[in-house]
Formats: sequence, C-alpha cells, structure tokens
Amino acid sequence: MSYRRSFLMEERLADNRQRILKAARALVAEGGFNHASIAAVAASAGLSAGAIYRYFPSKAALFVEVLTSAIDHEIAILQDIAQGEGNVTSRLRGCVESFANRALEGPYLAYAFIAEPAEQEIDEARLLGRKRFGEVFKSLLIEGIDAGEFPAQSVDIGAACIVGAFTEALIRPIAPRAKREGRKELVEGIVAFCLRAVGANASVRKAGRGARA
Amino acid sequence: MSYRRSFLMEERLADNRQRILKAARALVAEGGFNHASIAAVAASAGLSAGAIYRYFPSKAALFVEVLTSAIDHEIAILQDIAQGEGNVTSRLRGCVESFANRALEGPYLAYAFIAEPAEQEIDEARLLGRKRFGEVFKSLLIEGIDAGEFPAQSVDIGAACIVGAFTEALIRPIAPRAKREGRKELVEGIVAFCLRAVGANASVRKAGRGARA
DNA sequence: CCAAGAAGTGAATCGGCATTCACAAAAAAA
DNA sequence: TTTTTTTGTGAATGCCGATTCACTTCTTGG
Repeated sequence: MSYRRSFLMEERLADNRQRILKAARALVAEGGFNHASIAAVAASAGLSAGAIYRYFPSKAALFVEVLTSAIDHEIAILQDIAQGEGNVTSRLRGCVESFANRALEGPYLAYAFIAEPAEQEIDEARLLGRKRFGEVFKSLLIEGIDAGEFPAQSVDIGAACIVGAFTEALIRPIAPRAKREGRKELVEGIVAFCLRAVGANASVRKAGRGARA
Repeated sequence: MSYRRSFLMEERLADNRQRILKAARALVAEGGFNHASIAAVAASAGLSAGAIYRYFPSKAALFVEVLTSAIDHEIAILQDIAQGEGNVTSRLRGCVESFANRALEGPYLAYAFIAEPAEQEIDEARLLGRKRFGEVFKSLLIEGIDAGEFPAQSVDIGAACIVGAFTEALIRPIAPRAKREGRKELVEGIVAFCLRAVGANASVRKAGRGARA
C-alpha cells in the first residue's frame, strides 16, 4: 500500500467539497439555476470543471444536495418553532411568518427553491421538500384540532394548502424582482389567510386584523 | 402576380395549424413537455419537423400558445361561474370545485400546466396564467366583502393564496400518478379550506344562520 | 402545359453544456 | 529520489434536440 490519505489531505478534500456546495448555493442565490453551470461553480470554488466530478457524480446530484441541505435547515427552523412554547395558533403563526420572512430575505434563492424550472431530479427533491414542509404543518394541525383550537378538518389537505398558499403568495413578488415595500403587510396577509383557513380565528381571536383591499 | 392563396388553401393551412396545436396539447397531456419534441409534434400532426416552423417561430412560441389557449378556456369557465347566480360564497365554491375537478380529469395536462418545469418563456406564460386565475378570485373576494359575506381582508394576497392552495393540494396526487379514489374528498377538502380561509363560513352558514353576524 | 411562387421535406447543422479523458501536479510510501 | 496512487486540469467529446436550408412537390394564374 503506497498511498493513504493523510489527515490534512482529508481535510482539504472536505473543505473543497464544502466550497463547491457553497459556491453553487451562492450562484443560485444570485441568478437562479441558469447562472449556475458547472463551469461557473468550479471557477467560483477555485477548481476546474473536471474536479467537480471527483466530489459529485453529476450536476443534478450536486444541486439536489444544495437544495436538500437548504431545506433541511429551513425545516429545522420550522420544527423549532412548531415545537416551541405557546398555543398551537401562535406557533402556526410563527412558522408561516418565519418562513415568509426568510424567503423574502433571499428572494432569488427562495424562487429557485420554490419555483424555478429545473431538471427532473432537482424538481423531485423540491417536491419532497414541499412534502416535508407540509408534514410540519400537518402535525401542527393535528395538535390544534386535538387541543380544540381548530375545528375538525382534513389535515393532509390543509397542510398542502397552507404550503401552497404562502408559497404562491410569496412567489409573485419574488420572481422577477421584489419590491421591498409592503413586506410586512404581505407577511401579515399571508398569516391571516392561513389562520382563518385553519379555523384558528374562530376560537382564538387576537386583535382586529386585516386591512381590506 | 401568379400565386394567391385560394380559399381552400387558406383553409388547409389553418387546419394544419390547428392540428399542430392539437397534437402538441395531446402529447403534453400524455407525457408532459418532455414527450413533446418538435419531431414528435410534427409526426403526430402528419407534417415534417421543418413545416412546424412555417406556423410557429419557435418551439417556445408553439407551447406558449398551447398553454395560453388552454388557460383562456379555463378562465372562461371560471368567469362564467364567478358571474353566475347565487351568493358569492357559493360561486366561489363553484369555481374552486370546477377547477379542481377539471384538473383531476386530465392529470398530466394539469400537472404540465401548473407545475412541470419547462423553459423560461413557457414558465412566464404559466405565471401569467396564475395571475389571471388570481384575478377571478380577487374580484369574487371584493364582491364578497362588499356584500358582507366575507370579512375585510387583503384581496390580492387572498387571491394568490387561494390559487396556491388548491394548486398545491392538487399537484401532490397528480404529479406521479393519481389515485382516483378519494377524489371527492379531496375536492371537498380544498373547497372547505378555501371557504374558511376567506372567512365565508363565519358569516354565511350553509343553511340558516343569518348572514352578517 | 408552363412559369412562378408557396408549402413541405428531412437530413445536416448548430449551440450549449455536462461529462470525460489524456495528461500534469502533488502526496504518500519506499 | 523513485515509484505509486490520488487529485487537479481544461480542452475535447458527446449528446440532444431545436432550427435551418437546399431541395422537392404542390398550387395558382396564365
């Protein structure tokens, strides 16, 4: 045996891998998937195109990992809120608010992750991500119904609808270029919609909300 | 001048154009945009690939037209319901129901039109379609608020959320392969979600209970 | 029937990009 | 240092399907 990876080497490799992922994420964030060709990622990571393939079997795999890890992160945040303090209604509110705010923070990234057309494999990962988001809301719904905060309802459908609702409402302002103005209202509007949809307002009224057109 | 299109010729051309559109629609319906290469469309329309370009400047243009005309049709149906008889709540219900049912009828087509990744131009058309769907709901919301059937709320956001909600709820069962079972429940669930979201149930209970709190 | 112009053909071209590969540089063992 | 193996390079390759184009076939008007 005449070669074994030294510790330092191992570290360097891991670091390269990270740098590739980071570069890919950054490129997507600044210009969507179009912007993120293998060549561009390589350049931005300080490697050659060929080298990428020592770390990822294909472009799709690379971006699936980018997407997935971003979603993991997002899910963790949501879960944290969902399992936190307070009644279900306020936690649900927190989740929607947080997601919306974070999405509006990095518009292009969010667009890419929510809606930008991309190849099949990436899209599958996206679909899966949506399902996972849905699951967070689903358990919140179940809990809320059990606690008597929400009326009985189909939780699977409700969860999907919630994800769809804020996603869609978020995309319009995001897709081309966002206007920063009205952000607070947007988030509030989305939250209000979701809470009403779930039947939360009926039993837990907070304060007069809703601006009218 | 030694050539002028006869009436018959004109008809044939128009017919070809229609056949191309129809073939394209059919191919999308049966296998998504992937399935619908120019070659395939041409073959299915009984023409050569090159001929397509006498009728459409590009593949994108062709499919944008396919998409747009399908959306036009859908919008017309919705508008019909939206401007029909009855109180706003029941018309809203009708719109959502109708859309959902029709989407579940032709799963692949709906998927392609709602969510399948495709090139930029097509996606823009899709986004525009969503906006147009949103507008139908927006005016319904305005009417409902004015009529006192719905509480005050942000109608732009609400409209977007409605579109997003049923769209998302529809896609999950559609995308891979739909189960026919549970369809009625699915549609009912979506409708219920939207009506609650809009605050319809609060003031207009299906039977009895005077409107306007 | 003929000439002129239009429509239709389909194989060749083209463009864009991921992926590969022959080779070079670097690292570990000897 | 030499050998062996791994990592890195970047130009060349491969692929795929839209688009083009030189050519054929059809239509029309004379």
